Amino acid sequence: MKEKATSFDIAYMAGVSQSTVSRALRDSPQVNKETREKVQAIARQLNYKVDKNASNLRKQRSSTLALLLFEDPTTDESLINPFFLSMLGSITRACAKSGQDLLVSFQQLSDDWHADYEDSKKADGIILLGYGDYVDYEEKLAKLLAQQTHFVCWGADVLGHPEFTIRSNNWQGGYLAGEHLINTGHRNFAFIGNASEGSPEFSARYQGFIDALVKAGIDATQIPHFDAISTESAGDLATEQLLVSKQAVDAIFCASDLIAIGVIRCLKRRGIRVPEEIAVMGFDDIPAASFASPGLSTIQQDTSKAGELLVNNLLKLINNQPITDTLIEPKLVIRQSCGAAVGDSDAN
Amino acid sequence: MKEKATSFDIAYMAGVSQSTVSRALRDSPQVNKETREKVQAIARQLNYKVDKNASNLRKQRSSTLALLLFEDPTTDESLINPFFLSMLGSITRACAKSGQDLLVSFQQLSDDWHADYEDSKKADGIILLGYGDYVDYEEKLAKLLAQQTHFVCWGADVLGHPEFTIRSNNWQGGYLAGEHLINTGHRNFAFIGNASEGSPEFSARYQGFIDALVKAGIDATQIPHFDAISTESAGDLATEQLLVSKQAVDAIFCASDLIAIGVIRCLKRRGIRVPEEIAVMGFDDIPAASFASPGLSTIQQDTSKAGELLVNNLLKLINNQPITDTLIEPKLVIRQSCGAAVGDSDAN
DNA sequence: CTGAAAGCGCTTACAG
DNA sequence: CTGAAAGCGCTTACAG
Repeated sequence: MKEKATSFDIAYMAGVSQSTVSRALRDSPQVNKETREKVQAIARQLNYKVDKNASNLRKQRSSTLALLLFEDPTTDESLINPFFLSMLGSITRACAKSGQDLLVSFQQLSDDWHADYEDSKKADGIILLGYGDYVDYEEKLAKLLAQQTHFVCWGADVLGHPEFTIRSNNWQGGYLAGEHLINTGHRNFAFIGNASEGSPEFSARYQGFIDALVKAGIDATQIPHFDAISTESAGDLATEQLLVSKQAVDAIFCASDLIAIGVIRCLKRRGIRVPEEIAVMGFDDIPAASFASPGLSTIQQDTSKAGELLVNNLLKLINNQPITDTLIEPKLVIRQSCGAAVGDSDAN
Repeated sequence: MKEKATSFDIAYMAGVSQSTVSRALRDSPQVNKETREKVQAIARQLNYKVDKNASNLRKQRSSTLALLLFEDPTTDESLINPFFLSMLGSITRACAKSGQDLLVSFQQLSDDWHADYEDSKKADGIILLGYGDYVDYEEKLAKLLAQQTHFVCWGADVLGHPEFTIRSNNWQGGYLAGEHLINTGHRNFAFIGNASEGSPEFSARYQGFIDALVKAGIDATQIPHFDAISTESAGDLATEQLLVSKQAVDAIFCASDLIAIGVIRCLKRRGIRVPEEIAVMGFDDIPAASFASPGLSTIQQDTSKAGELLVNNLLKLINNQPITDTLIEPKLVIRQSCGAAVGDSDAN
């Protein structure tokens, strides 16, 4: 029993041809019920499993999706952004649900990954996940496009192919954040996070935020803005800069929860009370947001839906089906870091 | 250029046989340098990639490892234990380093996963990761054993095959925790976490802890002990029970960080100051441990080393090499949740 | 409903 | 150093 059984072994035992075994195992309706059951029984008994390599080779299909996670090279080697970790979880679940296997790989932006997975037939398509400066991506995405690789990505713009991108309605999220900060009685705002063109997601959050302020009649031309990549320490550092600048601020909207946690840490260290003196609002709703003290009010991105959309849309791409749904609506999550609402209402 | 090139296309273009192409592409030394370079140049130009399905089928090797993550069915669907998430990260990295692909899958303990990945030739071996009640595993592990599947697992005992398991020295970790709690001036201890035989890891931590107390001359027969699975809410609940029991306690050792975070939350809600009135010690050193307030002192498990060991040992198993190294030494991480050390020393 | 045959794209003895 | 050939274990027209 050391040797694995093949479909020929089963055919021999069942007294049928190997092609019939193959059909029976795939529940083909053109196989006699009796024959099918006999074959399947023997297969079970022999603990037979179809050789994926052989069947993939023959079918020219792998039923496998590849997930490429880009790490911001600036962050700590060992830490993965918790938001992506949670995406990973939902993608894995979505794959299982659609009968796909999932190949996972981390990549530095510098790696030469383009066109590896699908070209080597290891996967039928690729899911790209990554924060950071999207400008660096463009070249790689263009190559994938040129090679007609099937792929979808989170957040990043694919020129000429908006349907390849799945993302949260970041503008809407920023808007909700602005509203909440206003509803909790704040008037002097700051924004922490990169809002350059290299960070389209953060920019959209910023814009939504500003638009909410403007809508409320606040002069948004003077909002202090400090850059930070999505890490605790960047948020901490940016807050130091903000404090040094001596601007009157009673509320900070952060482009991500990780930044917000760093902001809170800095504020606490400086003896500034959150939310009494300065309110802090995050974005993402990572698990740590609820562990933070005070609990971080934030904008939740529905990672579970995101994972499903990523997987399902990629599958549609592979099967030449049209893609329609690519936007995910964010949700306001109110905890303690922005203080009590004065006439606030939960979105949705 | 829609059709993918095969080794025959390259052979034709290079004016050599297909076998020579195959050899040249794998840097075989028996191929003339000139020929090899010509072939490789053409392959690059055509963006050729070896078809993994074909080569795996022929070689009967997939260069792929499968990671099976068991979820405790009792915990929230959408959340994965952050400790395992960090393991996932280091395993992925270790795989990349050894040129292996990684197939990731979540499993409920109830799923019928045994023998799927290797039998279907999708992976050469399996890495099992999971907390929870190991008694439930036994049957499955026995089956894997019977089918001669290559596998390693984290923490769980494999009867008769200790070399299949990689784990932290949990006893040592518990001992370090006990020492630290004593060194920070505490005398009345409690333990929160399952320490039954179904949780060998937690049990070992508990035992190390008790041994440290005994060593310090403390009567450890009366240590209150409350069960909790590894979640925040279980820790919170167990703390309520502890408080209701009215036992005099000034330090709680928790079997995991997640439990500890729940304990701290409960204590805070009850107006009990940490660490002034009750010190709290965790185990794992998940990212949230440093986000907690106060910062959680804990026992760090070296996930990066764990991931490497898991991957490397599995590879050894696959290649019939002996396995020697399976234990990982834990490390004390001092933050604020146990108060100031009076003559404490960092382990290692 | 079933079988014989071709072929997916490689790797690797075997022969030269 | 190179080539012709076999074969890994399937799936799927094709024929009956």
